[in-house]
Amino acid sequence: MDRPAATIADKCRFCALRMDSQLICAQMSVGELVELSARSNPTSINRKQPVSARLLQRNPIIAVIDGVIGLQHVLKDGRRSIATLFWQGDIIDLRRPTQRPAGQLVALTPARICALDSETFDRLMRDNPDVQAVTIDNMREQIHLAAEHSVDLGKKSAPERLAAYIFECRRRQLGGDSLKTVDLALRRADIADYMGLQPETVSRGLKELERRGLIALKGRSKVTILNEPALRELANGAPAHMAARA
Amino acid sequence: MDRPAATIADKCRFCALRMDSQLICAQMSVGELVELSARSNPTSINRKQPVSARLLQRNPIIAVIDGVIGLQHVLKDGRRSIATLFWQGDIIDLRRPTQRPAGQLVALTPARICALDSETFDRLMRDNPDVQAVTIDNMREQIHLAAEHSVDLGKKSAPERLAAYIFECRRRQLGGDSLKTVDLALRRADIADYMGLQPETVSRGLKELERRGLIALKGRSKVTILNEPALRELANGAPAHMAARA
DNA sequence: CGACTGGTTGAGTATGGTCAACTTCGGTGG
DNA sequence: CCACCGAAGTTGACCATACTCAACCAGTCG
Repeated sequence: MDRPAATIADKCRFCALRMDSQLICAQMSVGELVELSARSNPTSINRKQPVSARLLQRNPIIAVIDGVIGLQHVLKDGRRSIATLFWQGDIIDLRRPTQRPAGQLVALTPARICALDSETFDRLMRDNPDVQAVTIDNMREQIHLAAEHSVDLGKKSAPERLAAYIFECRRRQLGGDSLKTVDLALRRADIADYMGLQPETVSRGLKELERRGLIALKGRSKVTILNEPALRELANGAPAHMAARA
Repeated sequence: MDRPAATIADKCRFCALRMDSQLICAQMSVGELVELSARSNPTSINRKQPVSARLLQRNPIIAVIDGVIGLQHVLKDGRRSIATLFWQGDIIDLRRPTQRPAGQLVALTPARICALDSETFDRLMRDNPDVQAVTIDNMREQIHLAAEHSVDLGKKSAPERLAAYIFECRRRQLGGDSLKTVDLALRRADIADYMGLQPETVSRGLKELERRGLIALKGRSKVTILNEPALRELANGAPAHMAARA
C-alpha cells in the first residue's frame, strides 16, 4: 500500500448495515471497518439472479444489505420451494459440517449483499463481543422465525397463510408494526413458493381477504390493512366467528 | 460448604452429554463441570408433559440429554402444530428480544433435559471457545434443518413427507445413516402434527410406502428400509418413474 | 405495435381432511 | 392368567380445499 489508509472505504462508509444500532457493522470500530472493508465483497444482485456459487465458495458468510434473498430448493421433479427469506441485517452462514446440498440463494427483489470469508468473519466474532452478540441474536431470531413459518405451512389454510405472510412482511419492513400499508415484496409466484401454495391460490386468497374487508389491495404489491385485529386472529388460526368479532 | 468439593456431581458425571465429543458438556474441563453441576437442572419428563414454565422462567437454556422434545404451537381454534423437534445434544435457547409467545416445549417421548440459567450459559459461552463453537454449530444446524423441514411442508405430498421423516429420524438416531431399521420415535398424532398431516394420513401414507416395497413396518414404531435409493428419491420429490428406477 | 412477463379467472379434479366405526395394543386388576 | 379398559392406530365413505390446466388480461419494454 502507498500509505497506511486509516479511512473507511466508501463501500462501507455509506452502507446501510452501519445505520441501525442492531446491525452487524454498527458494532465495529473504525479500525475494524478499515480492515473489514479490505476483505468484504458488497455485491448487487438483480431479481431472480442466484448468488454466485463462486462468490460463496470463497465467502460463505453473507450479510443482507437490502432487498430480499430467498433460500431456494428445487425438488427432483422441478417443484420449487423457498424455505427461508432473508431481509436487511440477516446473516447467512452457509457453512456446514456435512456436505449435503443446502439449497441456493436467490434474489427475490433487487438486492445488495456483503460476502465475507470464513477467517475474517470468525476473527471478528472472536474479537468483538458486540458483533458476536448481534450475530447470535440474529441466529436465534432466524430459528424462531423458521419455527413460526413451519406452523404456517403445517396447519394453516391458504387465507390464514397469506394473513401471516402480510404480518411477516410488515415486521421486516422499515416502520415495522406501525405500518398500515405493507409491501408484499415478492412476486406472486415467489409468495406461493414460500407459503407452500400455487400462484393462483395466492391470487384467490388475497381476493378473499379483500372480500372479507380485512385488507385492500393497492396495485399488485401493496396491501392496506383495514381490520388489523381480525387479520391477526385469522393469521393465528381463529375460527371465522372469532376473527369476525375481533 | 464443608470442604472444597473438587468432584463432579453424579448427575453430571454419567450424563450422556459428556459421552460424545460433539456434545456440549464434552467440551468442558473438570473445573467447569464442577461449577456447572452446581447450577444445572437435569429433569426427567414423561411423554406428553410440557417443560414446566416455572423452570423455563429461571432457566431458559435447555440441553436435550435424551428423548425427543417438540416445540408445539396451538392455534386459536385448537389445531396443534409441532414446529421443531429437538434431539439429543440440541440446545434450545428460548430467550428473545420481542416478547411474542414462542410456543411450548413438550416431551414427545420420555425425555431428559438439562436446564441452565442465562448467566451461567453466557459465561460458559464467553469463557470456553469450544463450548461456543459447539453451540453455534448446533444453531447453524438447527437453522438448516428448519429450512429443510419448510421444504417438506411447503411442497411435498404425504408419502414424500413420510419418506423425508423416516430419513430425518434415522439421521438423528444413534447409528445414523447406516441404520436399516429406524425408530419412528413419535406417535402417529405427533408425526402428523410435525409433518403437517392428519394421523389417518400418516397411517395411509406409511401403508402406501410399504405397498410400494420401499419399507416394511415392524410393529407400530419401527420401519425397515427395503429400497433406500428409491425411498431417498421419493423424499427428494422425484416423480414415480425416477423413484422406481432408483 | 407485438412480444413478454406477471397476474387473474374459470372449470374440473385429486389429494388429503373429516367423521365414524372398528381393531390392536398395553397396562391393570380381579 | 385372563378379562377388561382406555389409548393409539387403522379403515372406509364422503367431502372440501387447493391444485391443474387453460384461457384471458394488464402492464412494460423493445
